[in-house]
Amino acid sequence: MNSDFVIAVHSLTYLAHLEGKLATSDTIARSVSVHPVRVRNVLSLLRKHGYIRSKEGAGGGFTMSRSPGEVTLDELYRLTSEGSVKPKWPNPNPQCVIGANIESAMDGIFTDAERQMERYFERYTIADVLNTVHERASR
Amino acid sequence: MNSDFVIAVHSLTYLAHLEGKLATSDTIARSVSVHPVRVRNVLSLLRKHGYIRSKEGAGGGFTMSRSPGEVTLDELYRLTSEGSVKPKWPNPNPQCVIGANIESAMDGIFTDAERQMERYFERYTIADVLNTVHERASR
DNA sequence: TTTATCTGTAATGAAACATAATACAGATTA
DNA sequence: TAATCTGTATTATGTTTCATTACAGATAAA
Repeated sequence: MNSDFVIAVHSLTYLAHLEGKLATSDTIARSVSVHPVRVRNVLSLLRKHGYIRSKEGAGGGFTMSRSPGEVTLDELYRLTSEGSVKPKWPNPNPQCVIGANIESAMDGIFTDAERQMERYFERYTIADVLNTVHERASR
Repeated sequence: MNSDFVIAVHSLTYLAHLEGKLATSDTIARSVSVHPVRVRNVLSLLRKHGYIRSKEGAGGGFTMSRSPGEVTLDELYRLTSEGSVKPKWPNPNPQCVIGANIESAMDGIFTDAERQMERYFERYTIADVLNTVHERASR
């Protein structure tokens, strides 16, 4: 699994928490503990898909453009990490009965595994994550 | 996901196909298209957990010691790739409400995601994979 | 009993990948 | 006009994965 997924979820949760106020890539990066450029790159992707708006220049930053309750982790997974369930491995030997056919066999299994995981991530929204964070914070 | 999982599945499928005959790490490696030492390392793990038997020396090799229909992919996943669903990422900032609590929140989500994937892999046995391979071979 | 062939495993090297860091153009505000 | 941001390309650095080398120990066959 790509850690961009985690950065995307964290950033959106952060923005949801701010309820419309702008946050700079620097502020978000400090919360996530990664380099600001990396945050900008991930958020750039989210912007292109309409999840956030960005404002350049002094006093600029990022803000959510969708309701946190409507953004599922599934969407973010597909955006950042699609195909990550299936590991990479060399093409097996096509001259061998097993080698020639196991790849497509395993492919089907991995594809279904990923599909199921996506369905699992559909259950969670950014609002859910934010709620969980708040619950844990108030203990 | 660790590609050792794929090597384990491929190797066992190969051995199941041989129905008791010995195969060397070299032969298996040629089918999988990886280095023989890597095959030996993965099979060494499988041996320690009772899935196969190995015989050293000239004329030696590997053979299955369990019925292919009883070995589920789930067991092999856990043996080779447990924990691979959750990506690695730096510890978020503990001074931030979000940073301090999102890790454990996401942790729970990833743990459940993995548990579900394991349950999915329980559906498939090495015999199933071998059958699929044979089906595809006879088209 | 010697030689060839295997496994078992450690250790080193190379390639691939992920991430950080640097740099700078363009936008925006004050 | 200076300061502050995003956007993005490019270049390092670090990490992980994988292949390779090396060699001890086991076994079979000549």
